[in-house]
Amino acid sequence: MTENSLAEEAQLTLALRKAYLTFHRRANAALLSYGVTADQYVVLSLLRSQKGVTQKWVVDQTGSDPNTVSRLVSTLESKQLLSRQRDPDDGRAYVVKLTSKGSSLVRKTAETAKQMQTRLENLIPKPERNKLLKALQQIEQEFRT
Amino acid sequence: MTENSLAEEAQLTLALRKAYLTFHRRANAALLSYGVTADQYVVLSLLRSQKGVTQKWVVDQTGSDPNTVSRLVSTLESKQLLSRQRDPDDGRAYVVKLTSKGSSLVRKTAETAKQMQTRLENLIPKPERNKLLKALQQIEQEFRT
DNA sequence: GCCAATAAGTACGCATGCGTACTAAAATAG
DNA sequence: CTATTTTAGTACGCATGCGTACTTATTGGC
Repeated sequence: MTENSLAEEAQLTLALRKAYLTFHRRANAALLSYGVTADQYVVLSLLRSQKGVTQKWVVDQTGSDPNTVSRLVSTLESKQLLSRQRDPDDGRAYVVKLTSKGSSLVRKTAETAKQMQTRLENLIPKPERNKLLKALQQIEQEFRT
Repeated sequence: MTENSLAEEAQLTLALRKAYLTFHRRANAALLSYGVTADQYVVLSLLRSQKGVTQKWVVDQTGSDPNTVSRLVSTLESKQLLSRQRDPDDGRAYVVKLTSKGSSLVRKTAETAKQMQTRLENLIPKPERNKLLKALQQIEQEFRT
């Protein structure tokens, strides 16, 4: 087909890259008016319906590294969207949870975020969608340290 | 299933995020010893088998924004991995192409990069793989400005 | 109980993502 | 042909990604 076998193999990785970057850019734009970035929203929305979790848990859920989560949590704390206190069961860890202000923001942004997600889901019909989800999860599994 | 419908809808976006970040992290680590980042490699590999393209073309291919490509190209130029000169047909544009040093580096890294890509591809059997590719391309299409 | 190995989190530095605002050149309307 | 609009690329600033090196607390081997 193409004159370039390397490019053909790169298709999937390039497509993954472009899909993520493009979606992320849009998500950022959509959330901008609420005063949070897409990445900040990811953290906040994960804390929804959690009574209190460690940063390590956030690291696992988001796929970011501990450093990034540390900075993100710090930012969100200074915005008073979440609170952080030492884990009584583990002196190294912190327990983070949404403040009322944080919960409120998540509720307010829920509609916007849901629209983005629904728009993404509607691109792929139901049975295929599950396969896409599985494939992405496999990729994460495979390359996780 | 879960007590949280929002989390369920977020699954796909979270999976996309984690798949990309995790793969990207690994790719970076694999290319580190060659002195280039994964993103730098993406640009260089795209220039392979191109006689000369504009930065706009690189923007379209990578999914990054013009700003990022500008900086990336500048970095690669200072590393003498690519050359940049004004497009004779368009005084606004630049024509970028690999230098011999750049071509050499792409050749040297080809094996490593290919291994990463093959490892990704092997996760998903052939017919499913094409659907995954299509789905990712659809996502990019849908959210592209 | 003690000590080495692990684990949670942070500080720092550099690369990238990208919005905004800008310059200069090309395309288009009239 | 001129004026407006669009387009290629850049400068700047801030948020994120993440490797490395570090501190402090926990765990596991003995």
